[in-house]
Order: sequence, then C-alpha cells, then structure tokens
Amino acid sequence: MGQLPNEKILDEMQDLLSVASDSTRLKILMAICDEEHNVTELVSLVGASQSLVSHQLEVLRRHRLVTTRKEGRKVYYVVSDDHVNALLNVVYQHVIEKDRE
Amino acid sequence: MGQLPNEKILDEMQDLLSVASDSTRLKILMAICDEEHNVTELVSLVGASQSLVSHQLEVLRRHRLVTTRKEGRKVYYVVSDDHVNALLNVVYQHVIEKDRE
DNA sequence: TTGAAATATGAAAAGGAGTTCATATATGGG
DNA sequence: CCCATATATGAACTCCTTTTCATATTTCAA
Repeated sequence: MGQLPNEKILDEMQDLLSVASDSTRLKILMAICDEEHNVTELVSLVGASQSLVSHQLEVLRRHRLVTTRKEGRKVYYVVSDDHVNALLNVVYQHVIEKDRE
Repeated sequence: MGQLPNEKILDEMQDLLSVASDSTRLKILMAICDEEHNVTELVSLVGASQSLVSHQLEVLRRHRLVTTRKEGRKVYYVVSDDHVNALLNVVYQHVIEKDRE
C-alpha cells in the first residue's frame, strides 16, 4: 500500500474501529462473539446500566455488527460478522502476547 | 468465551482499538504498515498539519505501535507490530467486502 | 385487563479527545 | 557561526461521545 485507500474506505475502517473501541461496546462484543445473550444477561455480564447497554446495542445494530432474535419479551444478540470475530481475535492475541513481555 | 476476559485485558484491547480508531492515526498507520515514511512525507500523505501528525505519532509511539529510525534530521516511522498489520488487514477486508453488498 | 418484566428511547449532563497555534529543539549545510 | 529544515511540545479551544435519568413501549402472566 504505497498510496492510502480512498476516503470512503478509510471512513468505513474508522467507523468499525470506533464502534469497537468503546469499553462498553467492546465488552458486549466479547460477550456475544461466540454465544448469544439477551439484554438482561448483558447488563450483568458487562456491569453497566440497562439504559447504557441498550443504547450501545443500538449503536451495534445501526452499524450491522450484531444480529438479533426475539424470544417472547427477550431479545438475544450475537455478533453477526466473521470479520468482527476476526478483529476481536487479533486484538485479543495482540494483548495476550504483549503482556508476556 | 463464556466469561469476559479480565479488566486488564479488556482495557488493553480498548487501548489498541482506540489508538487505531482516530482518523489521522489510522491514515498514518495505513501509510506505514508496509513501508517506512518520515514525518514530512506523512504530513503530505495524510493531509494534516505538521503539528497534528507529530502529536499523533507521539501517541503511536507511546503505545508502542511504531518504530522510529533517525536519519539526519529526518525521522522515519514504521508499524512495529505484526498484530497491528493483522488488525489493519482484518478491518480493511471487512470494509472491502461490505462494500460489495 | 392489569401489573410486572424486558427492552428501547429522548434529552440533558459530564467528560474526554482531537485540533490548532505558537514556539522550542535539534540537525545539517554554507 | 548562522540560517533553514525537520520534528517535537505545551496550552488552549472546540467538539463529540459516553453516561445518566426519566419515561415509553412491548409482551407475558395471572
């Protein structure tokens, strides 16, 4: 890559990274990257308020990083995109290996 | 991952993602992920002020994502970490494939 | 159909990060 | 030495995001 990608690509890259970089959203993503969870479960897993979790889930939905499934009055969320899983893995590995040094 | 990683791991993951998610820093990283560039080159590649580029390079240095090499009064920067390259690739691929839909 | 549980939403508050501007430092050339 | 170039730094300003608080909506159960 001698030249930078065009503006649109860069914008979309930045979007994805920004969405993943918030601490609440990152915890949510990590919680639902392998198995689905409903909102109440996420509230306790993540340790944030119901309102905050719901707001951040809306952000994840808007950016199409999660898929939802409704069961009664519960809504289950799961990471919808293999690239997002790959992203989380790469970041996780980076941190694990850095901590060894 | 039924349980979340511990707080320290999550913090460090968030750090990496936050650093990469700023538009100026992302452009810098993309510019120096394969080949090194000095600050002046980056200023024109990225299209930001010299001061801003320098500030953001300092952030990248502080987080150990880049390596520097001094040649006279020029300082060359390059991405120092394979995981960072992997991260950029995953994000890039994600965007490329999403754009097809 | 009434109440409780689960989730979503709107608006305001609180806080932090990016950017600029001015200037400092360092290095090499004449 | 002195000047120009290359890079770094500090402080202030601006803007945007996260978070909270209050409330609305939906769905199920009794």
